[in-house]
Amino acid sequence: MTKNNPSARDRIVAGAADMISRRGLNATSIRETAKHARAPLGSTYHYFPEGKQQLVTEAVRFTGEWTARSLRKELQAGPVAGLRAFLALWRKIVVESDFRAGCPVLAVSIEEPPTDETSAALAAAADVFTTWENLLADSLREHGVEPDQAAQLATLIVAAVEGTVAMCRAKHSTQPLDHTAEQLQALILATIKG
Amino acid sequence: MTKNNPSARDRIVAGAADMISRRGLNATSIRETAKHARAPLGSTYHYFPEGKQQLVTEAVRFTGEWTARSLRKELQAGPVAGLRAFLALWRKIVVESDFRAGCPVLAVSIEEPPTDETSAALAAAADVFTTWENLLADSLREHGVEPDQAAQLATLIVAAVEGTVAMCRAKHSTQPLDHTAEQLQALILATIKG
DNA sequence: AGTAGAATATGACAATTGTTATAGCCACAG
DNA sequence: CTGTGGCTATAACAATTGTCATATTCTACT
Repeated sequence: MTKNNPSARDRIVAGAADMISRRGLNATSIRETAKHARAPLGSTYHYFPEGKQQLVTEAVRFTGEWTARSLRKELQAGPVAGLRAFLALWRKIVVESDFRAGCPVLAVSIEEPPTDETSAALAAAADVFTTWENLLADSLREHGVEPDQAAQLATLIVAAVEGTVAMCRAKHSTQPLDHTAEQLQALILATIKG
Repeated sequence: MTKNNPSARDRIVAGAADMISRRGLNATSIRETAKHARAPLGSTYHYFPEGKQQLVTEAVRFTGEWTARSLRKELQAGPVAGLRAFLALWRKIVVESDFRAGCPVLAVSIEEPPTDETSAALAAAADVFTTWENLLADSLREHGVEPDQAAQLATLIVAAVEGTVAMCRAKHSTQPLDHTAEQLQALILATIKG
């Protein structure tokens, strides 16, 4: 069998995503992710033979898919509902971690890989952002927004939410999220009706 | 004399800001910042007796003030001009670094300090964000925007730009910046006139 | 029961980290 | 000339890093 106990591997990935979202990419060590997932260090290199790069890449994809699932589901009730779910998702992470956790995809995006090679993790982060943008853009188009407008607005939403989460962490306050929520919601409504 | 050669100290701070903006907080070592600034390691601890925490805090403040100066100047020509300058500033950094550098303030915001103590660097990052927001909000108010609206929109602008810069790095493309620029500019114009 | 292969345990490797200590240099004051 | 103090050089420290190698346990199928 290739995977006897899938939950062990998954626990490592989810734990890595959580740790990256708190301490950043480089401060997240394989040893601590293993400890955090109650898995032995030896197992980590068994599950992820390509090492940290592979683990990080999977952690990014994991977060991306987990978020995309929620977004896809809530967008069925329209773009504003999708936005609200997106915001609520990150607000929950920020608040429940006492402003210590954020988005691991963002964290991976802003830490240059030590080597000059193109990083698989960075490419995964780009894919995740694009996926989120496309989900939002498609929903906007379904509600009558011009294709170009929809793509632009979708980018703005993703970027603003990511930036806002980081600002909340720095300020130890959810006020930035409140501000951004209000502005984005009004903007979506205006764009749909316009 | 307290400072014989001020440029040495300043070079270390500016270099630290640059390195943090590329590799993140934890991957930026004192040794390498010293090397990057052509300053000896011993000098770094001479100039920054409180160690890395102090150096990082000053790097954040340095970036904050440097950006605020540009913002303050360009905002004299109105909020849209200010936005354009703000975007151009970060676009330059992203493009000229070949998508390897971003905003050090954001980087510091998303890396939890190892200790549980409240980090001086994180507080500095919060201050910088607030400063930028206030500059934008004041300009919006001067152009007839309601105070609450102005604060909300200012938060959105800062958050969106920070998030967009990170997305550009992941995607190795300036398209996110183009999208965000278009949307934010239209939003400011609509808000002023509305 | 026996055995292949997955999973774990353990230890080592060179490299790098923040920080401190100690000694030396060099300019300028008296 | 003497020496005071800002700056530099160098070495060392314990801790941690990613990674690899090896040995051992466990699991599942024949």
